[in-house]
Amino acid sequence: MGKNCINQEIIDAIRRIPYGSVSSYGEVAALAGLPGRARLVARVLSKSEDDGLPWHRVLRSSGQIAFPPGSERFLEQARRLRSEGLEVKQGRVKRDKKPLDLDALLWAPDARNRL
DNA sequence: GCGCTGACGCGAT
DNA sequence: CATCGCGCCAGCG
Repeated sequence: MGKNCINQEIIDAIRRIPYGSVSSYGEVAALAGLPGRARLVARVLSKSEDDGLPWHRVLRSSGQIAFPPGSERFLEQARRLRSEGLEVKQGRVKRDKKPLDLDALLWAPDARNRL
């Protein structure tokens, strides 16, 4: 039973990543109460079905997409990220440089903290 | 049980 | 920036 609980915690953490923002495997693990277990997050993600799960918002701590460049999944992830207004260059998500506007305030990951 | 394999991460070199 | 080593860990021969 415990295993499924943990998987659910991870899935929930991923669901909480706001539209237009990204997180990392390690960060998701920490948010799920599993510090140091980024690999587990990767595992869980690889098996989960994508029924509305924003899996594309999870990147490596470097900001790189974790799939082999050019692969089918890599392209799909880049496509989804861009559809959320993020800039993806060389397989890496660049931080949004847009000046603060209502949109940013409403959707930015750390809007509260940046004010 | 043992070694290998990942959608990983981080500090050191 | 590129590599290495080590930590982490659930499967699958």
